[in-house]
Amino acid sequence: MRTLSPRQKKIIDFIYQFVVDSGYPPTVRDIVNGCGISSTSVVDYNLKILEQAGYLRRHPEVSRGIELLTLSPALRYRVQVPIIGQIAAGVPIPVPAADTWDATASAETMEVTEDLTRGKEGVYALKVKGTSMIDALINDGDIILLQYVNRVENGEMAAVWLKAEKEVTLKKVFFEAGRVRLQPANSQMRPIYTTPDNVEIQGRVIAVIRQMPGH
Amino acid sequence: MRTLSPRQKKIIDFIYQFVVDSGYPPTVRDIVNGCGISSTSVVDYNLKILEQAGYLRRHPEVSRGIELLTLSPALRYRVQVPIIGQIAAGVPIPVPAADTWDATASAETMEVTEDLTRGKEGVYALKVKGTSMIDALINDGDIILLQYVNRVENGEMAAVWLKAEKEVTLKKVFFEAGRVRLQPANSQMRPIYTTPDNVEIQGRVIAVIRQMPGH
DNA sequence: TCTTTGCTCGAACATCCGTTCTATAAAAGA
DNA sequence: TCTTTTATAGAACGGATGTTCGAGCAAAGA
Repeated sequence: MRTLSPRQKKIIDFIYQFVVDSGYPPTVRDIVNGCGISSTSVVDYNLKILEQAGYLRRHPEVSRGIELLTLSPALRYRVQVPIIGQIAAGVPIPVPAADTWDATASAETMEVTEDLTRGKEGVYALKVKGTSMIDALINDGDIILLQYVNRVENGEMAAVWLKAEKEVTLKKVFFEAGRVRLQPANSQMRPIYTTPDNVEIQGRVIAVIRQMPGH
Repeated sequence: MRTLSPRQKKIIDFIYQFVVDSGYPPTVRDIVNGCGISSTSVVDYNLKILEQAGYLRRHPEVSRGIELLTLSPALRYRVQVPIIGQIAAGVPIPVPAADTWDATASAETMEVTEDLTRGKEGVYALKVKGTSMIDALINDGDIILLQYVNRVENGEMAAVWLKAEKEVTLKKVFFEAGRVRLQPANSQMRPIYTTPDNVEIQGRVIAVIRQMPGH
């Protein structure tokens, strides 16, 4: 794929700004005026290229039928994240059941903007019970956004089940030679070392949300 | 104001669904077909009522110029919070200037759902710089949502400027007889006591958002 | 040099679409 | 009963709008 011409970049920027300002997409002639182009056919020509390149979708014969696919976070839709349970020190975190994936089916949901989940699949939320995760700078009542994965990259924050200790903990995980280093988010605290077969990754921590009580 | 007729409810629901599905608003004739109405003038008639009632905004002479103001829960209640600066230990937090209130004017904004701000006015965000607020379970890089107030209720978490120490700190504030108790969020840590004239409330902490670095 | 390709321009066409006008009818008020 | 209000319906006007066509032009390739 070729790189976009300045004119095409300008068209995309204009469409985005127009949608934000107006609440509906521009017409071809709006783009003509907004981008200083002298003919509608030029816009049509470039829109076809942009559609081909995957930047937008056009709906034929439909006025203002331009759908921006690469929207800025400000316009992306929000995500309903199901709060499927709690997370505490001595209990494995609940495994998301198939029916709780549908946010509407879950008892409680949390609504977040998509720039938090960054479009990830399989994101769910847990409510923190107790103060056992203070070393991860996570307090009682905080809400943790997790992605359901079994493996994480080095340095990522994960919900880790320690089999021997029968304990779940939130740490940055580093797989090192023959051992696993679990590093608290609080840099003032010491890491924990354990064996690879003692750790079970239960999810990747996407975000932490702490809401202060009451008005 | 009268209650909406079933037909008007249906029109609003249809417009919402149409926007979600298509990415652009419907035409009057789309509504005619989608709601089983037999004339465009009926739609126009009801749209005028709905605009009068504040449910939507119409842009005259503009095709698909319907802007839904009271969107369904999935699209409603989204707030752009301006990120007006940073918060660090030794620096007073920046005072929101008049021109930064407008989220679009601010350099950087953060989008949150309204259940976080709970409809509060004057909410802005600060990015935490440094690890000086670890005792408040707040880490470097976290984002703090603050409400611009000069006074807080007992027990509320606030951004406090300690004049003598020339330091800003985040603590639960308790006004007691002749003194002020500043209680860290981390219940394992000891409170700080100071005099009332040494504290300056700079804002009420609404929420803390921590986003894990990238994927 | 001739051809091809990428891009732009102006004009025109057929349809789309917001708006308005008139008419009808049921319900409410006087 | 007569009038007003509310709601719906059909039709038409005129401008808006997506699309297409023919043409020009500069750069690249053969």
